[in-house]
Formats: sequence, structure tokens, C-alpha cells
Amino acid sequence: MFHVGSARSALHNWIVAQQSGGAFVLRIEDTDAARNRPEWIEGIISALDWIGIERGHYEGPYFQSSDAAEHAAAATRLYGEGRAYYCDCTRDDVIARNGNQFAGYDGFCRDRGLGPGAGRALRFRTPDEGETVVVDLVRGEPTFDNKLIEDFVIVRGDGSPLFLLANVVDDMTMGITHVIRAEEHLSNAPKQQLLWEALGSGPPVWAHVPVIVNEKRQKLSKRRDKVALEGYRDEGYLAAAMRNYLMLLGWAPSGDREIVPWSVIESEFTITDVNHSPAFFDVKKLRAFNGEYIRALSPEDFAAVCAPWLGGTDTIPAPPWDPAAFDSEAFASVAPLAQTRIAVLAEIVDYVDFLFLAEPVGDEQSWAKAMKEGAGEILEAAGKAFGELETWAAEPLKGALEGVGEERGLKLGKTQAPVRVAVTGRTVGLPLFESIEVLGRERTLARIAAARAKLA
RNA sequence: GCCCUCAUCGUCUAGUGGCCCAGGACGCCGCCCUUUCAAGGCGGUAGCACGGGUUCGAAUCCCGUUGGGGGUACCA
Repeated sequence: MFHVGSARSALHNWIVAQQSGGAFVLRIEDTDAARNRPEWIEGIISALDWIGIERGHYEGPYFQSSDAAEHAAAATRLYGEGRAYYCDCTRDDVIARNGNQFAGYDGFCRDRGLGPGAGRALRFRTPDEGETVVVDLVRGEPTFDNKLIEDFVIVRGDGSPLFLLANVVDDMTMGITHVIRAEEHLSNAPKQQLLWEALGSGPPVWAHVPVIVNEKRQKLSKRRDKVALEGYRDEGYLAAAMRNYLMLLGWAPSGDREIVPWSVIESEFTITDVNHSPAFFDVKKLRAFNGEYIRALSPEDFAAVCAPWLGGTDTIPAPPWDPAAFDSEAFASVAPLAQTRIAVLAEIVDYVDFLFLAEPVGDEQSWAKAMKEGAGEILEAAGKAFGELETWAAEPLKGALEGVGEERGLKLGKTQAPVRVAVTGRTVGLPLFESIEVLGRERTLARIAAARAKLA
């Protein structure tokens, strides 16, 4: 899946590519064909589409690392030049030699002169001295003692290449200049840099961005945390809000501002300014951002953006009402009232369902809360007052209910409660009189009558 | 264990030696507005991990401690 962490580095890559006039490629490193799942790749692509990285930047199509010939050629070359050697040790062998502890490969086969053969892995011979300095745009110059870098495997016993090798070979054949990825790869960098050098090329520009963590400050994991971008999309987070929020993890635009147009981010973002420490993915703040983005929408755009939740899609559940009962005009007249009240689009359903459901949702708690003593009498009076109205509109409706209250010395806050629950089924919702206006005389009066009957 | 790395309000951050008894945002709390709930307005809460240096002066530089994260696979 396309994790929020990698979504952020995709964004970073994209921006840096644009700033340096280069291309951005979506690459899926999957050297093991058996694990290759098309739907996984589709998920990544749809997430990138959603988040707004233009299709043209990764079409081509996406590059999947399956170019076994190139990988094998590189491995053969390394072996031929004595930069790699074959090894038939199992992990258990190494552990046994090391006093029942694994502390990296011990170099047992380094000079045994083993040739290729079934079950023999190819190991890269790392330098015995000196150090490898990874020049990194965000982290400075992490330095690794070559003695401590074990002779790592680059080709499995069955002849398939490992990520470390495949990744470097693919980078080289594609002319990759910048490797911007999550910090979890930092310890791979010296190994890969050694490979770049052994294969006769200078290393790329590295940039290891800190990981994103959960509330326990652990790296986001698929099993534990909600991490797939599509999940957020289906809840009704706006791509622009998500993009904006993701970019604020580890970085901030100039001035005391956070919600900024993408153009500002594109021009101000500097990879070298990215923070060095892991950032917590705070859904509460994301929600707040999303609410702001929603409120900034024009009425037309807001209605358009709500559509999937009003009708359902492959991944978004259908609303509880009969599709035939949906009335887009009624929705449009009430939508602006809902716009300031929702933080994620999925919440739109509960605000407008009373308009399309045959009868209001039966929410027991709301009923119990509003239908206290006196409620029946208020409903009766309200039904009567509403029924006598000549023009069915919010203002007169409000006046009518105020009249009901005055007779009993009750404020609107009190009298509206039972009416609201009778009509919408809920104790909270859109402004009552506007809602009633749109619902219409007939249905409103019927619902009030039904509530009275239930009360009696 | 070993290697790498990080450290400003609860959270995301601004801050690159004096402009900082530390600014913004989210959250939380209070008030105003108000037909519910929001939105909006106003105000408040809370932080430079600790200990040593360097300096006239340190959140900013150095060392150490503590704490966190990542890695340590014939995974990617």
C-alpha cells in the first residue's frame, strides 16, 4: 500500500524534480515476481492520482524492477572483478561460528574461491578499511566505518537479485540523480553507495527524510496504524488538505502560516530545510485543515465534492436512503448550511439524511433527550401553528414556534428541541427552520404527528 | 549487543549567538454570538530534556548524560 509516509516522500520527490527541472518517476521496486500484486500497484497509482501528482510525471508506465538481465549482468561483473564472491553459509552456520549470536556475516567464504552454484549466494566484498561518507541533503554527512559494513548478499542462492543490488542497477540504468526516501533506508545508503562506486559511477544525491510516527512514536506500520492514503480519501479528506498537511510534517512555509496554496509550497519548499526528527501524524490537525479547506469551497464545488458520499462508489458505502429519493435541488439548498459543520465529507450524510429518508432515523438517545415532559404539548402546538402558516418559509416558521414558546414562557432553545427530533430524528443538525422549509409542509406535519402518536 | 540518528508547548513547527522572560497552528479551557451543533470573534493554558563548558551574552556552538527513533535478513 501507499503509506502516508511514502506519500510525503513522493511529494518531496515531485517538488525537487520540478525545482531541478528533472523528471519524476514512480518506481516500484519488486524483485520477487511471486509477490507482485497488480492491485497493490493500482493502489499506489490511484493514491498518487488522488493526491494530485500529475499523471504525466509517473506515467510511462510506472517502472517495475523486473529487468533481471541488467541485474545479472551487474552481478556477473562484480564477481568477475573480484568485488563479490560466492558463499554457501547458512545463517545458522554464521551464528554457530559466532558463539550463538548473529552479529553480521563473518566473511567465512571471502577467500574460499567458491564458484557459482545452486544454493550459493553472491556477497559483495566490502572494503576492509576507510569509511563511507553519505552526503545527504537533509542529514549532513553520516559516516560509516567500512569495517563495520558486512559483506552483504546481492544475489540469492536461486539467482534472484536483492533489493540492494536491483535498486542501484535500476537507478543507474534510469539515470537517477536524486534518491529521496524515508530515513529507514539510511543504513542502506552506505551499502548502496559502495555498489554505485563498484559499478563505476558516482553516487546520486541522497536525501533521507525522517519517518512519520504514531502516537507511541513508532514508525507507522500497516498492521498497526491507519496508513493507506485511500482510506483517508474515502472518509472525505480533500486531496489539497492532505497534501498541505503532509508537507507540514517536518517543514513549514515562511511567515506564521500553515494553510497555504500549493504554489507557495512548490516555490518555498527546500529539501535541506526538512527537520531531522520524526513527526507524529496528527489526524486531529488534519481534520482541522480539512474543515478549513471545505469551508473555502464555493457552493458548487462543495456540492460536487460531496457527490460520492451521496451516491456511494466502489469504495465509499452508499447512503442509507433510496437513491430514487435523492433530490439534488433540496440538497443544494441545504448544502451551504452543512458546509461549516463538517470536517470530513463522509459526515455530510448524517446532516442531510432527513430529507431523503422515508422517516427520520430513530436515534433513541436523541429521542430520550428531547422528548421530556411537555414535549407532546409543544409538538401539538407547533404542528397547529405550522399548519396555519400561509407561506412555508424559514422566517414564518421560526415566528410560529416562537409564538408557541411565548405562550408557555419557553425560549426557542427549549421548544425547538422536540420539533428537531420529530423532524430530523436527531438532537443536533442543520438550522431547524431552513431544514423544515426544504422538507416541506406535508412531510413536516406528518412527522410531527407521528412523533406525537409515538409519545402518546 | 553493534551501527546510524534525533531532542523547542500534549502535537506539528518558527527560531542558524543579542530582535526570544521564545512566535504561529492543532488540541484543550473560558467568554461573546446563537433555534441545536458548527462556523466566526476575543482571551487563556502549556515548551527550549538534564548537566557541564565556550562567550560580555546561548533555545541557538562544544562535551557528556538521559531519553526517543531507525537499522542490523539469501525482505523491500
